[in-house]
Amino acid sequence: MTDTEKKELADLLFPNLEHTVSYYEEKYPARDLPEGAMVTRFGPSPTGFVHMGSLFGSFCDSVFARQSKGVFFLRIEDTDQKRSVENGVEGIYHDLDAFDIIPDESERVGGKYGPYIQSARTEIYQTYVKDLIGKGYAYPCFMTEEEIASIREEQEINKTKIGIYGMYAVDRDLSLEEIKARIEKGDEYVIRLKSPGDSKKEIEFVDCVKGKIKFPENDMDIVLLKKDGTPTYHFAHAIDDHLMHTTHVIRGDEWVSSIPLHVQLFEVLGFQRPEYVHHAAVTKKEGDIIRKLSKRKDPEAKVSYYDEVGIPIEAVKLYLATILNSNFEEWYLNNGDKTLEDFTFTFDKMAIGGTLFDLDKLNNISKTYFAHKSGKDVYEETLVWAHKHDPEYAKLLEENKEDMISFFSIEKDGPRPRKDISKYSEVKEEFSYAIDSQFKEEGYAKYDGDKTYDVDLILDYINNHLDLEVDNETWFNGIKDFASNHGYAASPKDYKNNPDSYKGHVGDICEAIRVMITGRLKSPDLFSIMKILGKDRILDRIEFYKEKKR
RNA sequence: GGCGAGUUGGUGAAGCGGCUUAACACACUGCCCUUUCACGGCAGCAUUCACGGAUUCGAAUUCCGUACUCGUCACCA
Repeated sequence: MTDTEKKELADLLFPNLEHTVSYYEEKYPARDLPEGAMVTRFGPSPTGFVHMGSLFGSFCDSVFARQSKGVFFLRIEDTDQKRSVENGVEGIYHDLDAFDIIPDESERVGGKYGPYIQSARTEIYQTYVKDLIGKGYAYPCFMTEEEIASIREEQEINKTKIGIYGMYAVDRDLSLEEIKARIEKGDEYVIRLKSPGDSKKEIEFVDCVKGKIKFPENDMDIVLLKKDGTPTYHFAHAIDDHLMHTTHVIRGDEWVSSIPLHVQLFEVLGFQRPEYVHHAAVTKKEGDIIRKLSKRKDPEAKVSYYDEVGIPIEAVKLYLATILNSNFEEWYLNNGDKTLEDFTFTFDKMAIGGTLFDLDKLNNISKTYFAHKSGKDVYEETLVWAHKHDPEYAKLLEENKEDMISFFSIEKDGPRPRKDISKYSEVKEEFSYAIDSQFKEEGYAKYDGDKTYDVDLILDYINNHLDLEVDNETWFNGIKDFASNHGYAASPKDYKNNPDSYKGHVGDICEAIRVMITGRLKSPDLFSIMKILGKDRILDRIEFYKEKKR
């Protein structure tokens, strides 16, 4: 085909395009950003809710853009109608909001490089395809699905590479007359790339995390525009990321095999190629099998899971940060006063292989998160969570606000705060002794020992010896005195050395009190609990114990 | 099957030719501290880096081969 024929073909196929390539090039000029600023994007298709894997991706996007003073934008990739799900776009915004991963530009907040939804960019794609046809880099292909399937079969039998390329790309050199005739006949067609590649040649490519990779050149005539005129992912990627001036394409490593294609696309289109950052998939071990986290099988793959079970978003982000950069965890441990925002993430500390999703570790991170929160913060955050997931408990929390804050504050001061809960949902059970009604209702169900305690002795102590106004040390000395006056050793060591000369030791007395007023063998600092409860409620609970255990 | 990547303990991993008889963290176990629990401290948990060969005075680290795992090969992204 001559150059004029190519032009004629282009006009024939796309007669009604309003603009030309240069119009768009001018409309979307280079971004005015400081040196080194990264422009990243998250490009989900609206298939429903965000998957942990994509959340991880968008987290990377936002982190790298933010720390380089660049731009992070959201582009909805909805070129495939079949994949779209009702409210899918809403779901994406919702989950991103929940994690406080907020794009600088999107269909919702706007931006100069929109539209940020691919279904609204059809004209743009077609304009560029038309240009490509005019230059002889693309052509209409009339092959039917059946024809393609039979080629595939043949290729499988011959054990040759599968796809439309070389001799299999039968429509690649159709004459203008033939094309015209088939269009007149009403034959449907797609637009394919006329690949200039040679699979015997090698290209070398440098990925930001995987490093150097060698590939054969692409020689596949992949489709650019589908029968319905919408672009394939590959083509849309090239056009959009060029026009939106993405500097770093951060995506899952299931895309690395498309690199030769993408490199070629940028070349053919005359675009400057962005950097690629292919991150490993978030995986899960099931028995001996390691697989990608699955939305269907794994509850933790759904972003909404964390809200449901009550793991704080911040904790999840901290966990994402630890899998994003292998050196983050140690840094964070050694810089207790710093936040995630203070850390500088790098590509070379990203995992190359898959990252196993470790719920144990997440739990631990979450525990530490709670430990560092003040009692007041724990109260407020738990209340918010309870309002949503356990309204009855929310009511209890509100009715007992002052007490609850005090209980949540026990052993929270000092450099090594108490660690006990990892989820909002655990608070109710963990602090069941804090609320009178809950305590009564529970009875002594949480007590798993079989001892009976000397109620009169404890009553004597509470009534005649307990002073709630002193500090912890004074109190403890007091209870030690009480112990030795009643035949108990003042310290467990004394008891251990001479078990026969004592009835027991202070610990036993503390244990008795603990069981009577909290209903369990394990609790935070006893004296702090007694102080919050006050003498009347302590006596009340001992009476309750008496009744229950009689 | 072609192409590409990966393979270090129960788990996540550090490691980039000698400082590694393999960091750190999670989990687990034991001890210590201690009124219980938690916290914290100490110790244990890979004599060895999938396997085989090569290069080197020296390899978890470089090269080659084998095995296994994963990804991809759509008018899906």
